Amino acid sequence: MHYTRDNMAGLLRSHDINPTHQRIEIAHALFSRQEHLSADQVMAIVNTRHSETSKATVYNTLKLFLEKGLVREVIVDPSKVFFDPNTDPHHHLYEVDSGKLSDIDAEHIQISGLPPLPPGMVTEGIDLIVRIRRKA
Amino acid sequence: MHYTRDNMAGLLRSHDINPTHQRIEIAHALFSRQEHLSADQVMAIVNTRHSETSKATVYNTLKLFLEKGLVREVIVDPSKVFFDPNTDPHHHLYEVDSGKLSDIDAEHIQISGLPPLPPGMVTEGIDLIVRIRRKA
DNA sequence: CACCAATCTGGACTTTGTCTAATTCCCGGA
DNA sequence: TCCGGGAATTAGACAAAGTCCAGATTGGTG
Ligand SMILES: [Mn+2]
Ligand SMILES: [Mn+2]
Ligand SMILES: [Zn+2]
Ligand SMILES: [Zn+2]
Repeated sequence: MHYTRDNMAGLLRSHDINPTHQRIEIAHALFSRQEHLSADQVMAIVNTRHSETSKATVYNTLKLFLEKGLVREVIVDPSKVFFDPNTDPHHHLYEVDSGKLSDIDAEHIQISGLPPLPPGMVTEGIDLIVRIRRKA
Repeated sequence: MHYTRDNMAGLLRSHDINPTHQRIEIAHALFSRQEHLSADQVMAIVNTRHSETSKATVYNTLKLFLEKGLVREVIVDPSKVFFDPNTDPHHHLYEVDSGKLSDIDAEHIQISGLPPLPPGMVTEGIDLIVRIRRKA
C-alpha cells in the first residue's frame, strides 16, 4: 500500500474529516513518508514548491488529525512534538544524539507487573521509549 | 531520610557540584518534596519569600544537576519538562487531564521482547509512561 | 583586605505553539 | 450562472518555555 494524494481524500473522509487541499497535502506529507514529523517539518514539506499553507493551518490540521485518530502524538523530545502516521499500537526507539525516532513493533513486546489503576481511571495509552546513544 | 537545607551541601558535593546558596535552595525544593517539578515551579518555590534566584540560574542549575546525575528529566507533557529527584530506575503514571505525575516502582515491572540494539549503540534509559484519564 | 575565578543576573532573543478577527473558499439552491 | 453562508484558511499578534550573553556579584584564598 502506498499513499498518493488521490488516496488521501478517502482516508480523510473515513476518519470524518472534510478533505480540503491543505489537509490533503498535510496528510500526504505524513503518510507518503511514514515518518515521524514535527509541525515545523510538515510546514516545510508542504510549502517547498511555493507557499501554500499557513502555520495556523498546519497546527490546526495536525490537532484535528490527532482528535480524529488519524495520527498519533509522540513526546520524546523536550522541544517539540512529533506526529506519527502509524496508529497501530507500537513503541519507539529514540536516538538521543541525532534525534532519529523509529518504531518498535508492539507485537513482540510484553509488559507485565503494572500496578492496578486508581478507581474510575482508564488507560489512554502506554508509551515505551527506549533511549539509545552511540557507545562512548 | 528527610532532606534539610543542611543536608543539601553534602549531597551536592557528593555529585561533584559546588554548593552555592542558589543550588542548595533549588536542590532543597526538589528533594524535600520528592516531587516532579517543572523549572517554573522550582522558580516559584525558590522565590516565595522574596526574589532570590533568577530564571537563568534556575535553568542553568537544573541542567547542571541533570548532567551530574543528581536529578532526572521526565518528558511527558509537550509543553514542559519535569525534573525528578528520584534517580532510581522507575516508571511514570501520568494523569493527562490534571497533569499529575507519579512514580511506578520499576522493581515489579517486567519488559520483555525488546529488539536487539543497532550495533555500537547503548541504552541510555527505558521510559515507560502509562497515560491515564478519568473514565468517560 | 584584595584578588579573581566561579557564579549569578537582567534582559534580549529564539522557538514552539495559540489565538483572533478578517478573508477566502466552496457547495447547494434559485 | 449567480448568490448566500457556513466552513476553512490566513496573517500576524501574542504567550510560554527555554537559551544566551555581557556585565555585576560573590566568596574563598593568599
Ligand atoms: Mn503543491
Ligand atoms: Mn530563602
Ligand atoms: Zn511511531
Ligand atoms: Zn519519577
